[in-house]
Amino acid sequence: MDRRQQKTRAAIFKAFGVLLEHKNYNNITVQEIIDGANIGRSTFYAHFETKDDLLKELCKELFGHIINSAIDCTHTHGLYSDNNAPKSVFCHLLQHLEENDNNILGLLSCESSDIFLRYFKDSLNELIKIQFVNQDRHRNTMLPEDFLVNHISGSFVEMVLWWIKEHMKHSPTELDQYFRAVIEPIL
Amino acid sequence: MDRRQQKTRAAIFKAFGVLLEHKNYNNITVQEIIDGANIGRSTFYAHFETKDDLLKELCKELFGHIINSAIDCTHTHGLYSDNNAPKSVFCHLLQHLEENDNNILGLLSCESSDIFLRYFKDSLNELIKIQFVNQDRHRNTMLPEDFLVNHISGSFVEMVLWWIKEHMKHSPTELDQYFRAVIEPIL
DNA sequence: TACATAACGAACAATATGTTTTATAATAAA
DNA sequence: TTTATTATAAAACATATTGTTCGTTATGTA
Repeated sequence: MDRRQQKTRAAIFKAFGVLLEHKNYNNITVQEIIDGANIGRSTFYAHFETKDDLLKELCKELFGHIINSAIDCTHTHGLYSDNNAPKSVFCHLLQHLEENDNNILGLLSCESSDIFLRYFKDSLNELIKIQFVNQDRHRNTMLPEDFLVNHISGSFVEMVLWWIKEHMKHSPTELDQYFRAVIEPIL
Repeated sequence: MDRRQQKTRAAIFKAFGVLLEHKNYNNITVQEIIDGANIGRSTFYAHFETKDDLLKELCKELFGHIINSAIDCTHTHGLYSDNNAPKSVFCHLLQHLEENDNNILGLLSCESSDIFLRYFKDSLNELIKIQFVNQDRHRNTMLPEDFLVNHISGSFVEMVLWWIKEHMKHSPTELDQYFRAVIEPIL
């Protein structure tokens, strides 16, 4: 990829992120992004079709990165015992979040965080589904698998949302404990 | 309230709802709402400051109604035994949803459902918090109360989201069972 | 009936959108 | 280094949306 393209793309993402810290997504204009990134109007439209398109691409980059790292984590460490596998992935994710890779926390705590959280949940859903398939563990057979997968990813995302709302007073380890406490009894 | 105002307000809500069934919230223009409601431009702005304002008012009406009915439900039936109180409220809510009061399901299943679900969750959070306070039951003391409240309301909303995504194949009773299965073990 | 007020409709400035064109500058490949 | 390629800039453009204003008409209320 052309160095110029990389720079422009990065500048747009950066400006978009800065704007999101102070303004609602809906109220951010393409013009503001252009001004913030200090680029020409036509340049923006050479990169992204619309503001929604920009949002989608940003989500792809952000969560693609964090989810891939989670997948690698399970691969690198090989197979865990049935009881530990899913926990580790969540703790790993929480630590990643706390490190604030790519200012992901800024986006998850902005006024328009819903958009990002929803995307995050969809990514998580895939991850957990794979985990379930890979380890044909004995689990609660009262509940449909897709309900369970949805419940786990949903609960995780809602917990992150709560964590952020409470100004991240808790450590990843604490959160991991809480999460185990509400998920393990039902598996 | 003047009958004219009532009619106009209803026409705007109706038109807005119809538009939401086919278009994303972001891409709906005030002009379209005006045309759909068949009212004058200045009339719209006499009722709502912005499109966001309209959204907020719609949420207030919708969820105010359903949540109040849930609160009444707990009052009318008096106090339940410690074990049954929260369940009943959720089942009641699910039945209300299935009855599709005010086409609430249309809004919860539209492309912009996130907005409504988030508002729904906030309302639920209040409801559950009150439930917890009213019945100083013996509960899991390993978890902070606000974490637990958030987990319950979050899980419920995520379940509804899943239910809708799966085209509402399950009955309220089934959902209530699933929900009990994932919540009761942790209380 | 008479008063109050809601709705209408037209016009308005200001702003945002997405496209097009031409010129310039940076990059990659030879 | 030279050349061909390609990204960017800048300006102009038609179009659309927004939110406001104001005089008129219609409707509801007391």
